[in-house]
Formats: sequence, C-alpha cells, structure tokens
Amino acid sequence: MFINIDLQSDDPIYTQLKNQIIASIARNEMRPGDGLPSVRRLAADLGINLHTVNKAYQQLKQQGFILIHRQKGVVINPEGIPAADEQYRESLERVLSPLVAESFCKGITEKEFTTLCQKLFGQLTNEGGWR
Amino acid sequence: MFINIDLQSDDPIYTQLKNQIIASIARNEMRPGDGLPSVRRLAADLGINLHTVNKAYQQLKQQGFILIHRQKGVVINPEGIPAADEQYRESLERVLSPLVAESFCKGITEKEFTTLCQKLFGQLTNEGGWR
DNA sequence: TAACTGTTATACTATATATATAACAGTTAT
DNA sequence: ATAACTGTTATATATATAGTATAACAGTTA
Repeated sequence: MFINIDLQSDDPIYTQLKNQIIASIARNEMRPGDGLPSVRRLAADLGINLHTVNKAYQQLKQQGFILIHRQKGVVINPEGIPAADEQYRESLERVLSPLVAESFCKGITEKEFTTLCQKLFGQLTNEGGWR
Repeated sequence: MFINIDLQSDDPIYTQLKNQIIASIARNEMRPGDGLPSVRRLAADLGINLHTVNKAYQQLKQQGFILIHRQKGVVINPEGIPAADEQYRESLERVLSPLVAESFCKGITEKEFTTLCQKLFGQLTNEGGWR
C-alpha cells in the first residue's frame, strides 16, 4: 500500500484515499482477494483519524470495490469489481461534460483530449488481470 | 441565457452557474463581446443571492472567460477565451486520472471512454466560431 | 486474558456554502 | 440634480461538510 495524503489538497482526505485505492486496483498493484489494513492501522500509518479511513472504506464498499467482513477484515472484492451500469455511465457523462466544455473553450481539441485519456488508460494494465 | 439551478444538486450553486455559462460559450450560444446580466439581475431571475452570482463571476473572470468593467458591466471576453497553458493541462490530467482509473476498474474500455468524450465534443460547435 | 476487528455514538473545531442587509463609489438616464 | 443602476466590500447568520477526539460495544483471534 503506497498511500500519500496531501493535507493541502482541495480534495478531502477520504476522497484522496478512495482514489488512490482505486488507482492501485486499476494498476493491478492490488488484486481481488488482497487484504487492506484495518481502519485503525491505516489511520495510524497515515496520521489521520480512524473515521476518515472508515468513510473512505464505506464508500468503496458501497461501490463494490471492497468487502468488509467483521471477522476477516477488509478485502478487495474477490468476485472482481462490479461492471458499470447505465446509472454509472450517466454520472460519468455528467462529470465529463463540463470538463469537455471548458477544455474546448480553452482550445484543447477533441484529438488532444482523447489522446490524454488514452495516455491515462495506457498507464493502467490488465496483464494477468482479473477481468 | 438559459440557466437552470438545481438546489438538490451536490454541486454548489456557483459551480452550476459557472459550468452552464462555460457550456453556453462552448455551444456558441454566447459569443465574445456578448453581455451578461448584472449580479443583482441574474440573482433575482434565479431566485438566489447576489453574492452567489458574484462568486461565479469572479471565478469566471479569474479564468479569463469574462471581463467585468465597472461601467460597461459584465462581458464575455471580447479577445476570446485564453488558451490552455501547461498548468491547466496538468490540472485537467489530475481531474481525469481518477475518472479513468474508476472507469477502467468497472470494465469501461478505452474505446468506450474516448467515444463518450467524442460525443460530448460533438455536441459543441465551432461554426462561425471565434477560435 | 489480552489484543485485535468493524461499528456506533457523541462532541467539538474548522471550513465552505448560501443567505440577508447595508453601505460605498461610480456611472447613466431622466 | 435626482433616481436608478453598476461592481465591490463588509458584517452577520445559518447550515452542511470535513476532520478529529474519545468512548464504548460485540465479536474474533492468539
């Protein structure tokens, strides 16, 4: 687990935590079935509060990224991450839309934009992957 | 001006306002030189507070989308919107990165993702455009 | 028994969002 | 000149979110 929290960031700590765990999964650094630290352990390691970690874990659980067993602890969903449904695709479009509009106004072309997205996809890997 | 505010949205009102004005420019519905309502006028029309409008205007001004003359009122930047610099491109990448990672985990392919971006670009127009 | 697990509850601080007034200085139209 | 505008600034208040600090509960594991 390589988590880096920036206390000066505009993003809340629990959001940074969520994003970095998702990024670890996307980069195949963490795989389905792998365990995550307990809320107390991770909070202590990062020097933050247990509730902040718990909030991130709860949201990851709700999105199906992790399972939380009272006994076995926290585990990346062994069944794999649930596939995007129509609702997720709509929310993705809602988030992307203002980014595209602003970029367009600032002269960023469709080509440059999609090339950037491709570059970001390229930084992820599915080698020996789970999907 | 077709502004629609959703008080139930997770996005703050001033952000919704900002995004919709930027979207209007991107769709070529509003062009450089066009005037915008005064803070009091727009606030009254939308049924919100003058300071909320002012906050949106100040941020749009800081990004170069609009100019605010004490006398002439508020105008979409007649020189056109400033082109994206390296700093903007970096911030765009920082915002896009977690979206790509999450989408990837949920099985959205690079192709589907870029196709969505292309669709959003396609909804904008540069006919008779200013850039 | 002791040390851990997730979970829940309460309380407190700080910041962000939004509103409500009020006032100031400068235009513009009557 | 007066009245009606303009953006701007200041102050105050209410609410929600973010983060922390403790404490406790029920269950597991060594």
